[in-house]
Amino acid sequence: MLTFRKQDRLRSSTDFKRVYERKCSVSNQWLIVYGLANELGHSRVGLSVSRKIGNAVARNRFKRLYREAFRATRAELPAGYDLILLPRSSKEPTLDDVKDALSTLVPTLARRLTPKEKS
RNA sequence: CGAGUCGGCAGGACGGUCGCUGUCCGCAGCAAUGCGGAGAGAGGAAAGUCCGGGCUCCUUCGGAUCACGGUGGUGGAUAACGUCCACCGUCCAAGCGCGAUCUUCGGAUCGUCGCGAGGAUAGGGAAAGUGCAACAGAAAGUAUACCGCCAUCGGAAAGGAUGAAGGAUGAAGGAUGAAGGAUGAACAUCUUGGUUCAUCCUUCAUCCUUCAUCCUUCAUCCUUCCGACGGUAAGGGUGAAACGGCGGGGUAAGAGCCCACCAGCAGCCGGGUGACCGGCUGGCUCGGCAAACCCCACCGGGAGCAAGGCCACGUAGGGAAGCAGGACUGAUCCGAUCCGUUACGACUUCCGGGUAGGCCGCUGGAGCGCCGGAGCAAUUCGGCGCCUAGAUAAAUGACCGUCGCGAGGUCCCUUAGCUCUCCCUCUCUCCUUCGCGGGAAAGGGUUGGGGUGAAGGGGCUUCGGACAAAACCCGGCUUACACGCCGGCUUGCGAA
RNA sequence: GCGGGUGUAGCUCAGUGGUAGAGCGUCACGUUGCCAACGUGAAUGUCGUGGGUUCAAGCCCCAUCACCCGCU
Repeated sequence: MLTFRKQDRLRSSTDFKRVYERKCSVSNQWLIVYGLANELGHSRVGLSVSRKIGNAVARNRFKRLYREAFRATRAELPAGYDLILLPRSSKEPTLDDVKDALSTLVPTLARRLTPKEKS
């Protein structure tokens, strides 16, 4: 199912702190993705768009794009991670740009997280 | 049809698929929640946070004075406002009128002039006080006196005028004298003649008078210069601004010193609820800035939904202070003083520590729409109908279809106009005929057809669609804004 | 949500309503064999923007824009 509900989001300050303190991120020209493994069996996503990106309309636009992209691509992504998405520039991407970014960035992030924890 | 300006309206429509957040119903579940269905889901500014309220809490909220902050024409509207409406005053002002000057008679230019569409306006008080005004200027505010103008006094020397005296020169006249000459008369006679007198003429001298010119002295007046003491504010020039303006009288020169008109002030009368307006009378004159301090009037207790309340979790139920004194403590400005009232012992405040999860507040309201009444309007009253977001790392998104709007491209249609051609008809000329008629050529009109075709309409296609998103809720203000629409005023072109 | 501040030359900042300044930097000249330093001189401003008050505004008032800071 292509859904995206409250329990699929990072919502508390402690959750955000935990992910940032793992200090593991990947990025391309559109996105920066921070990541951390969790034990829930599904992924959660947090969005952080600062005021430097633009006014409220522009920031909402970014967040909706990220949500929609995650909703569309989550079936193909590895599950069981807490992710935080940040914009790289104030230029607005298209939906396909964000989808491509997610489908390439999240697997590399997962690879970088898993072997380290095993070793 | 277009331009400018001011104001207002509006801020795409319908539908499908996949998602998100509430509400209601049903089912499952102890519950959390899940599934299905129905229905709802950003704005005119939601923005900036510049004002005003509701609501909530604060033992200090009541009253007075002070401080601080705000507001400022009048009347009304409103829960309230710094908002809105109407009106008043002031300023700007297209245009019109009036007057003056010029004129090529078309008009142009000017104005202490009048009216004035429309626009702007934080617009109480400057005779309560303090203060400010660079530069320039004599002087920048109880006016002063630089230049100038004027009176008086004194001085200087020069000039002018007048008068007097004296002198000189010249001219004219008169008088006297002398000389000479002429004429006449008388006398004398020795004389080629003489003497005397009178008159006239000429010359000279002297004196007098008059006139002219010059010189000297004196007096008076005028002009010029200097000084003193005054008068004056008309003029000069500076400035953003100079103690009413303009004209006439008046004066030594001037001045509201006097007069008319205008502006301003005061009083009275009339109109208006009022700001204010109009008229009359009076005595004659008291600048600007208060978005400088200030004065006056009015308003304001403070904090803010992270207000505030409840539940769960959790910690060291730890420490300090306070309780009838107007104390102490504390702080995002809960100001100071005085008076009054009043709560508290299971309380209040602070330090330290803990938790930062959920629920309520939380969306039905100064609400929206329609109709009718009152009012110039803002607004208000009555009736009927409607329910219209409630998120919280923060919901309204993605994809698509049909239509609509704007701009561009392209094709088609209609028509004014232009042009070509043919038919018909009219006018005129020529030929023929007795004439009717016929023929040729030119010009005009009209209908049909072909071409072109401004503007308009339609089809297809491409692109575009702003500014900006609730965060307790309302009333305003301000600012941003694509394509549009409507109205007031001014103006340009065209047509009637 | 509540409150405060700043904006002036390329940079850092002064600036009683009356001609916009200082330091550093820039440029030119001098000095030097050359450079630095030094000396002399010069240029440089929509005072964030738009209105208003005033004779006159960088300064006063209003609105607005951008940036910074504090509290909860």
